[in-house]
Amino acid sequence: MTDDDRVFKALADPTRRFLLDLLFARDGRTLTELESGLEMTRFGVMKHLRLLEEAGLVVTRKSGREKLHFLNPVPIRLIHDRWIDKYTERPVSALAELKAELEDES
Amino acid sequence: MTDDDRVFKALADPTRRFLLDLLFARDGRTLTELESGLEMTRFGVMKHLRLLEEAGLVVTRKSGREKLHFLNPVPIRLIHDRWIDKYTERPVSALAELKAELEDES
DNA sequence: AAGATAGGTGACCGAATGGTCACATGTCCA
DNA sequence: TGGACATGTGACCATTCGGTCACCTATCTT
Repeated sequence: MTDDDRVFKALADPTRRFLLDLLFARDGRTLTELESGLEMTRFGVMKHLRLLEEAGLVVTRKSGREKLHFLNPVPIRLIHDRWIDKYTERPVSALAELKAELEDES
Repeated sequence: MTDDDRVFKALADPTRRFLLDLLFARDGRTLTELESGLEMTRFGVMKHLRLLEEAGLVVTRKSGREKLHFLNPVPIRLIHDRWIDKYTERPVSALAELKAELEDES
């Protein structure tokens, strides 16, 4: 399993993306705290967090009996860089904004 | 199945990412042409291209009996925007470049 | 018209994935 | 010290996914 394979596989599940959303909103949460926002057992959440950590999308730090989780955005940026040319970045970004606005209105 | 779910699922497979790489290098290829670069039957490649198209990562145009495939980078940009804050974008980008350089050297 | 070429459909099978549970370890606090 | 709390492990099962095949339609060329 290559490095980027782990990243893309990790992002393929909606629960794991939601976990990233939670951490994007506020970092440094524990497993129990993250679990409370999901309709799933602790074990399911743990498995998801492990995959995110192995992919490098989440980094952790232990503090006593707690494990704190932090979002690491670098792999996301690398995805972007893989298929978006530096020279065409500006127009693509404009299109992305347009699409986001249209969806907000509807 | 939501829109972004389709995108992330589509990106989860290495063959599909390689197809995007091929189209990023040069657009407008046919199924047969894309198939020739892969060790897989035409049917496998067809399935992958269909998922990429349903995700909006690839757009197509028919020309006679041929179907031409083009890369659409907009969904990629939206992934980026989801977890990378506009205000912290610059430092993250710098880190991403550093990581890419380090991997080139090793 | 007829063969060759490009693409398409539905069924099928082995492998990987998402989720749960019984059970276990380490840490905090009364 | 003992119980409550936070996290961890391995086995297990249903579902999804990647890939192939038999068979089919549409277009081009001579």
